[in-house]
Amino acid sequence: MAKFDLFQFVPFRLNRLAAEVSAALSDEYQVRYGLDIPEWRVIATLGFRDDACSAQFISQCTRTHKSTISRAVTALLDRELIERVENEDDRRAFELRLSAKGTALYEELIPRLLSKERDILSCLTAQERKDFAAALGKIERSLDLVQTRHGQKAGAY
Amino acid sequence: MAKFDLFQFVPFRLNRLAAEVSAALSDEYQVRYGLDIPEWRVIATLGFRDDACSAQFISQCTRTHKSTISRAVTALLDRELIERVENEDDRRAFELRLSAKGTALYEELIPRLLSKERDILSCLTAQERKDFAAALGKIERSLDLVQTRHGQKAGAY
DNA sequence: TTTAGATGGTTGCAAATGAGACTATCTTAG
DNA sequence: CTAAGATAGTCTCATTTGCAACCATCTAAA
Repeated sequence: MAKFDLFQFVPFRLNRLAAEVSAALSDEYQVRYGLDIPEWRVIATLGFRDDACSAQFISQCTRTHKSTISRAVTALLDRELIERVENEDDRRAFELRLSAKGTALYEELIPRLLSKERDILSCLTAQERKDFAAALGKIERSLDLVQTRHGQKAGAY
Repeated sequence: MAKFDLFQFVPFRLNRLAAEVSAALSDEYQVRYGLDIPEWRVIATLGFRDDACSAQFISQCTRTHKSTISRAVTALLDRELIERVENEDDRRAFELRLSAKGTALYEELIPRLLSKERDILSCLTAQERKDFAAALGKIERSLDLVQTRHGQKAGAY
């Protein structure tokens, strides 16, 4: 049998790397702002989008279970970092958006995270970073992971 | 503020991709062989190495908490997929190795996983795969994630 | 309309996991 | 030799998270 090398095995490496990178970032959003990962994902999605969106949307585009998002939304409402208004068109769903307080947090946090990301990727040249991002994109697309700006999976078109 | 795009943010993408790739592989080791992720990591590490090794070693090189490894080892001993013998030199530690049954499982499983990995990476050209692996390696090294064949962190030398 | 099925969101429960205490053993400094 | 600290592994506890049942609402079809 061909010799198997766990440390060359891409799925394993991705898992380990993702865990390590998350840990490196958590100082910023966890220690400094008391956000856990699902909460940060909600904030990031709402801050990224100009218009309000539903919990369902956040769940889909971050690939996080809807119950996890639901709990994060509850916690963020309690902390008044986000606001929730009824949706006229569909009374099952709610429109979520950042509050002023949430926006302030978002705008303080983002530069810190981008700086961490730069640190982590600073071991690559500009070209290597570009190629790496492109490769990630290809794999994401082949796994049907990509979302458009309007929240539909690309494959759904 | 510069517009932040969650879907361009590498830490987020790594997390999402790692989760998705793991899910794609879990059919093989979970559904087919009833192994969870920590158990698979123990099997993979023991199968990869020619000589026996300790739980501590597995914990370090897979970056998995020692209590998680301990539970996986107990489960695998119960299923007789691995064997544990006392270490003459250090009676706190045990030497772990695959049993015949474990080796058989390993040799059946590995080609399936490698095939899945090939599927996932088949969206990249050979050169892109090589560059992607190299970039992963660089990031791993810069995060001090790399282990040598003898289980010490490279940075420890 | 009425009804069946789909969908948004919440919640209870169970499984998984990390933190850290704990025991036993090893190592090193005095 | 002894004591202090480090280390291997196990165990208990608390947290996290996914699953799935559930409710309310929406949609579509008869």
